[in-house]
Amino acid sequence: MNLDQLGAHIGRHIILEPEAIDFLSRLLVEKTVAKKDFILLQKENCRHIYFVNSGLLRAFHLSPQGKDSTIMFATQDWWITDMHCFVHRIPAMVNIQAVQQCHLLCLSRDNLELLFLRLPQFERYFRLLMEKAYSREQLRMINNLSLTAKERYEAFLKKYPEIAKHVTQKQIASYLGITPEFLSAIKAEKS
Amino acid sequence: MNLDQLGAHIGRHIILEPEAIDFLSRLLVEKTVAKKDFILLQKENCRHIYFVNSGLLRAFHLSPQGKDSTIMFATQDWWITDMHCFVHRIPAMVNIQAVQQCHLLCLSRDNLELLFLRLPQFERYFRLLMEKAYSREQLRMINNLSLTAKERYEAFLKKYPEIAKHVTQKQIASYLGITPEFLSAIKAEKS
DNA sequence: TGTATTTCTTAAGCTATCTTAATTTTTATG
DNA sequence: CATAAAAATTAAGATAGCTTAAGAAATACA
Repeated sequence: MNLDQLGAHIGRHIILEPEAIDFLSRLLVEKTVAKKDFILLQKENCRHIYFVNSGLLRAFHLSPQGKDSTIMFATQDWWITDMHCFVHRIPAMVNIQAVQQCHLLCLSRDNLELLFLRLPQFERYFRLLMEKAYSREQLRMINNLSLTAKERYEAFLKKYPEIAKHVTQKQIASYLGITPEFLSAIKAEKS
Repeated sequence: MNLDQLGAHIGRHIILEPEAIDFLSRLLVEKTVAKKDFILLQKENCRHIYFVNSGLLRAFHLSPQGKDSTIMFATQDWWITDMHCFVHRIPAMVNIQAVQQCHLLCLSRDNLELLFLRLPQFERYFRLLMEKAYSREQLRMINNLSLTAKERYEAFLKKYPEIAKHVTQKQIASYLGITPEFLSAIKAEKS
């Protein structure tokens, strides 16, 4: 199992003894998923959280009317799950699909709890992750409430230039909360 | 200092020895704020996080064009700050204002770090809080992207009936991302 | 490499939501 | 209690963003 990425990521947040990585490695399952594969489907029980070693995934909600809303993209060094469902143990509200082939490390909720019990310093690591995730969402909410579609598009390109390169405009539009046709119109405008 | 509320809240998340509460109490500052008082202003340095003993606050962003966007309301047992600024040590993006008179417990970033060093079980408490905050924001984002204004309004009333009773429609509209006039029109519609 | 599929673009007409402004109702304050 | 200030309502006209549909471009895959 390749823990270089994850080990380095954790090491950027907490001090890590080699035995800790060793214990952690026994709780993880390596997983390769092909482009377009799903690692979570709406209404399923969401029991896992995934660390992205490489590749790119998209989490999106499909409304009863079939509207596609992108909740997040996850690329190298991100953790991804349906956090609301993972935490509250309710059926998933989002689908998570590979945009490209991905190498993932998969951690079950039970194993995460074992990790916290055995190595409490991981509480700090996940606290820091959750703080960042929360503050990122808060910032996104401010943008969504206060900016026009065009401004949100420009902010997205600036914040996630690498992701923008690898996803379709349809997917970007779905992240911004607009239709792909309207995004196309925005791009066509003279700035 | 009245720690009943906070003590009970923490106790619902982690096991708490009396000495822990005692140590914590020395890191907190009690604060009473009158209706309309601000505990944070946009562009200020955001050094504190507040626990709400009683009362109700509103965090909102003012755009350069003067558009008011409500980021969150906080009532009894909530923690509130500008998490993005608090975490990233950048100037605040939101104002936090008392909607009613509030009794708060104020914790500085430095004291929070002391708390984590001295009583690492608080890492778990804050991890759980941040998980919930993140998943709440994720759910709000799904709603904002996939629902109409009317549906968002109904979801808000259902999720936060007590808050809805105590804030103005202007403030609810600002939370929903619509104008007060349009909220008024929505309410006037025959359901 | 050719064909099917998906994505992107363009454009016309439509709808949700906004803006402005005037009026009424509610709330705050001297 | 009276008056001022803020909030809520209503309505008309404006616009951002949507829908539909068709063609062009890019991508996937046989």
